Amino acid sequence: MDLGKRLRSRGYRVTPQREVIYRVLQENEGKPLSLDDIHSLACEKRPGLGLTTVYRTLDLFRELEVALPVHLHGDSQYYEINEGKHHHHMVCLSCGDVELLEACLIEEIEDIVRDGSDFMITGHCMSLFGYCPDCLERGRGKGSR
Amino acid sequence: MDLGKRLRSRGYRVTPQREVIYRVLQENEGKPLSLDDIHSLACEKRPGLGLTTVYRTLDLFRELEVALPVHLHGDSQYYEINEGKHHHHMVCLSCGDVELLEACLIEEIEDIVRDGSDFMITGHCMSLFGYCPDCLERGRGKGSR
DNA sequence: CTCCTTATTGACAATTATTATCATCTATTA
DNA sequence: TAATAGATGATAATAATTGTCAATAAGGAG
Repeated sequence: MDLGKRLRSRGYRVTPQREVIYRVLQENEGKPLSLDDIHSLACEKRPGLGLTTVYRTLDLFRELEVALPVHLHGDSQYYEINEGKHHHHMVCLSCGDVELLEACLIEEIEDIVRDGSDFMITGHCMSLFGYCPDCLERGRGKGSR
Repeated sequence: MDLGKRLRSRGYRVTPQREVIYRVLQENEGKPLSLDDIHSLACEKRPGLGLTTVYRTLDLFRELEVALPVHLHGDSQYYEINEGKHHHHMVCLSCGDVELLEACLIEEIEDIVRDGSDFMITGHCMSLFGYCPDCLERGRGKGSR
């Protein structure tokens, strides 16, 4: 479903700012972006777009599940578009590079949860940390961090 | 291994502040604490302990892997002691309650990763989101957020 | 046990991140 | 096309985090 419908069906308006931010997320599928990343990229397409708007729009997108927050090591919040294949991330502790991992064992985990509690699972996130092939080759496998 | 050894073996000093913060983490095993939580609890045991010290100490504990950062929904950083059983978290989207989940399929996931890439996994984190039994009973299962 | 060296602390300032406010603008609907 | 209510951007206000530095105190030497 396209953005316009998703917005209007919940009573929100379609604005150029929202479309630009959406496009930025789309064009970077699989690459988690910080709020500043999103702001910079959006400003390239629409100079003057305010940082406040980026904050507000991502809150909205998160509510509409248009975007998903991504938790990487480090403090800042990253976002990714919620389209295409469900996936997780492998973060290199040395260079910070993020690789995608399409495998997901959530079904198995949900089975386990169901056996042990009455918690109802609706979503999840997982990140793997380690070292990417490049850094391993360059001997930056351990330590650094 | 106790805190003193872990600190001294890396050339760090054992201070009352660090011990207090460590004790706070220990006494709340399984309950992720924000930096403010830690600061408040530590101040009960040692009035005057500075917030700056809490920041610094948790950076240190993270480096020494005495504490682990926990990623929950929302922005702020949470920490937990790195002792006892490895586990994950189930976060209630309605009341914010956090339940522990001792099940972990990291071995299976590592197998999958090994087949598909040369990334070397050294750690991981996973959080499940949903609704706790209490909130489900009270009909706050869906929507709210 | 006491002294010395230097890591650590806490107060404070500086910076950065996030949120609130409000006048203006504009997407939507009639 | 006009009306209206949501959205934006500038700015201010607040909160979170980091840097600075003098004072303190941990750990080792004697």
